[in-house]
Amino acid sequence: MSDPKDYKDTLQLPNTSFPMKANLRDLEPAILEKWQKEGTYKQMLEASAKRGGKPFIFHDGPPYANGHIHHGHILNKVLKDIVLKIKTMEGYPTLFRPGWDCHGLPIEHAVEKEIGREAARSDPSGLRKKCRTFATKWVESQRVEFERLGVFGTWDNPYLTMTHDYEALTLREFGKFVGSGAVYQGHKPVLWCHVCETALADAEVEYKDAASPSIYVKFPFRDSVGEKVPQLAGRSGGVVIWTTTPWTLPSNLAIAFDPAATYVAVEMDGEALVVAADLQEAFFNAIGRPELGDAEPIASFLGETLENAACKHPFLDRDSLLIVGDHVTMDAGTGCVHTAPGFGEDDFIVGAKYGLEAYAPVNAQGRFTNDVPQFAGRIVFDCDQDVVKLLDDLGMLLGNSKFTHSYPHCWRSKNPVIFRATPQWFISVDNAFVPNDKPDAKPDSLRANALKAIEDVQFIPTWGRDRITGMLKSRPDWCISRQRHWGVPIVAVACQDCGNTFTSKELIDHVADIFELEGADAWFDRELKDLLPAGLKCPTCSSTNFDKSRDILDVWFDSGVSYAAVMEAEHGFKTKTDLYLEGSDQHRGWFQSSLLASVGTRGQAPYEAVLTHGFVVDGNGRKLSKSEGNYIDPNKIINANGADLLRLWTASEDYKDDIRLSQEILNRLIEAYRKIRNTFRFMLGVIPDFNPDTDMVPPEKLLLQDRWALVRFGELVDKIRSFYDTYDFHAAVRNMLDFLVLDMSAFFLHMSKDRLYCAVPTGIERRSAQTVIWQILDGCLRLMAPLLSFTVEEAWGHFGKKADAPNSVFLTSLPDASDYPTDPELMTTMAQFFEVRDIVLKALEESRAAKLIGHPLAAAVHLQLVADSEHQKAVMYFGKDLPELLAVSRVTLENVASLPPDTIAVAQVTPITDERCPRCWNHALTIGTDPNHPELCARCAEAIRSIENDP
RNA sequence: GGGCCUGUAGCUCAGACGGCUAGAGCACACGCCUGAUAAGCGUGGGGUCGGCAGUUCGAUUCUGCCCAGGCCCA
Repeated sequence: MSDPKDYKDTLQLPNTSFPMKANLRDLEPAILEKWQKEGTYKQMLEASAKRGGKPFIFHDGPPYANGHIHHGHILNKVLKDIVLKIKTMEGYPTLFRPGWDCHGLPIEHAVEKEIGREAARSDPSGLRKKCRTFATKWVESQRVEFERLGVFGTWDNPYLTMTHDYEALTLREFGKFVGSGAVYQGHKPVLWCHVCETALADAEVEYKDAASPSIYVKFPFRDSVGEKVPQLAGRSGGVVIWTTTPWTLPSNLAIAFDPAATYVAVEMDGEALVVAADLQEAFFNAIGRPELGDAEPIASFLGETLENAACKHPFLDRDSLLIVGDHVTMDAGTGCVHTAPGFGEDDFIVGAKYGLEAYAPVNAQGRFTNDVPQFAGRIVFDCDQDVVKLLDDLGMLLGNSKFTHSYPHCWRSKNPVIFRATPQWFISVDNAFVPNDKPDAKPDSLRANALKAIEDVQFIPTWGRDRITGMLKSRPDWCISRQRHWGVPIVAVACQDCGNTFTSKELIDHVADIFELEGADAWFDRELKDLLPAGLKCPTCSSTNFDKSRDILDVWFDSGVSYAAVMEAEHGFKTKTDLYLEGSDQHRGWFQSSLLASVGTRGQAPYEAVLTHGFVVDGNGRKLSKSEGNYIDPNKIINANGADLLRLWTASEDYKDDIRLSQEILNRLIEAYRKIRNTFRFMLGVIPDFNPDTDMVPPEKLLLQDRWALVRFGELVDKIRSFYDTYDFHAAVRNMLDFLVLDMSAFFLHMSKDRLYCAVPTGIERRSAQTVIWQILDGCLRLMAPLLSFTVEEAWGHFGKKADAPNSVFLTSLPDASDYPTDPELMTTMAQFFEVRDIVLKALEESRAAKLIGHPLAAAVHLQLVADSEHQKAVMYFGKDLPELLAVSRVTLENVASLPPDTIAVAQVTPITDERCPRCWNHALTIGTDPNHPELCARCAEAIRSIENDP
């Protein structure tokens, strides 16, 4: 028995089937298959429901079904998955029904590219069918990609905004707005291509450099100017504007000033010219009169002074109102902005404040209408030079040059586009009305009601409220119509006899019934007469001859009513969702469209709480882009390291800010992952013979150091559970990692090895350690399951569970702090002991550096402590276990009267030259005390005997 | 240009009613171990707390401006 190798066989060395190398690429799909086959998510919900908690109502914001998923999707869905797993394992069953946004321009765009513009135009029904096929393909693709991440949900029953029932409901919700009087028809400038004769979305526009005329135009004063600015009373002259689109001048209705900026009137050739003070020099340079650049002004006044005065239009017989607006900048021009509300977004918005109409005397072909007799019938761009000439002839032109700038062009025809006011449908945010489903409410505006509803919503982080509030306060009416095909039609008809376009809730509800059965395709596929309720008459002229309206609803309306289509359908009418969780861009998007849709019809917010996360950026905080080369393909990460690495990434970073992704970050996470995995593996390895149903040591009989570990873990559980409550996952990960690295790996597990390997296998010393390791591992796995789902499920399969434990970790509950003992006195004492331990470790290191010792078991430590000091008591508290706690062979104590200032203890290390026990490698003083095993220490001799008796 | 947000060691994060030598884990260096081994343990170096002003006895922490970056608008 003298060969040490023989003794190795008598040790209880780590032994587990849980592999060190993860191989997640192959393993994760197998686990996924198991979850699918066993219906783990469904079982999880049932197990959770049995615990009796109230369901947590959670709603998936639908991604757009037109491409592979990217990091933003991953971040979002994994966060949602973490939430749903935590809530469900806390006993609040969380139904997660994933959804997709299926209608809309990008899909229509893609299909149109495929089939050609003419085919798309001539056959809207065919186009829609192809769009449906396209969306279906991507839904399926994304479904697979999302599931691969380990995200739980009813993937076999998602909601799609293009299903018949969803389309019917979308229309009905729109009908409620119509019924309450919130919907009106108006005009709005949209990007328009006169060659394609169609409105364009922002995405259909490309910017190219173009040379435009750059002209300065004088608008002569009316008397009202002199009334506002006495120095100008009775003077000739005018306000000077600058424009690069002379053809819009016939549509000029106003001139806008910056209310807070200083303007000056400067005399030139006997006339007073008004420009912004900051631009005086630039203006006079531009028109070739630099000597006036610093001329003393006749008058100086704030922009707001001129509000509501007027100038004369330079060549038409009407006035141009002087107004103020925040959009006026001093970048270029004169600070006096030519305003044509029919031809510009800013112009329209500021014009609306002054009751100016969106005057756009231009037809679909881009030609002036008869409203502008000078240019009627001509393409607007061709009139630029004539406008300039006319101005010149009239003496209104002050400067004329060429100006090259970035100008929007149509992506298809490549022609420059114009803004053009066209008829659109709007939901008013300022007109007071009563929500359809809350008839007893006081009439108020949608804006006011939405702002009020937001007050009761919890925002995580809290500044989300400020952000959405700011947007709500400044947003214009909701333009809900699009001149497109792939969407839910705005069910309305145009009277053939009087031209009146109208709709009503009754008409809409009638058509919605048809949609329920046939989908919105019915509007495109069927004759109008088959779609209308019997006896429909034009409210204006009582005619019964109608044409279909061809507009569709803004897709934001589709997804905005998902709370009704999905959550109310599932949980009952007027249910509020507990949590919406999306990227911070959704303050303008889904958070807001959902809010407006819900407040406008139900008079309440659709959600109790809104959680937002930032965007995924690269290691330098810059946005990811494939062309910049800083994009890491998520599939490569999954194939190389597993989806769990991406889950760990999601959970580790603070999503409140933008979250970074780089190879270095991934490398660090791989290290962290390995540490977690190895620690779990070690814990699994030292309890293979431990049966939790029969071998558990009761808490009061645990060794002190074991009891400490269990109490410590209880504290961790408490911390992590409260971090989960506040959705601070990264703090949970940090604490878990610190616990595993410091408390477990470096200290507790390290020092427990001697007992675990060498002690009597079934003795109290070993069982005590195994009891807490089992409990801590059990708790760690349950705590980490929502985060590292695959790895934990894998480990759970290798874990010696209780007989009645479920075979999936997701059917268990999260551990609770109350499951573990507390012991403040022990914790304080241990904290003091750790301070002494640090001193010992430092002394050991010095001895090692001096080549006095190698392995710490070859060292004896002599400790000097001040008698009756706290630290002396703490050390004494652990008594005979000190060598184990310090992982050395021998410890001797000496009480001294005093030590140098700020010194807790002094440690002296001496090498031990005596024989060491060949089994446990301790230089124990008890070697040879057992006559049957003279070379062994007493503890090992006993262990051998026990093994021989009970092999 | 505007609204909201962010900027602490190479990486991910703590922290501070304003006040001792600003912390942790990982990474790195050095060493130990070879009975967690494509592991484990120890020790150590490393930060002008984005920059500049201001308030204050004292600011990384408060205020202002600037720079860099993100989202949404214009």
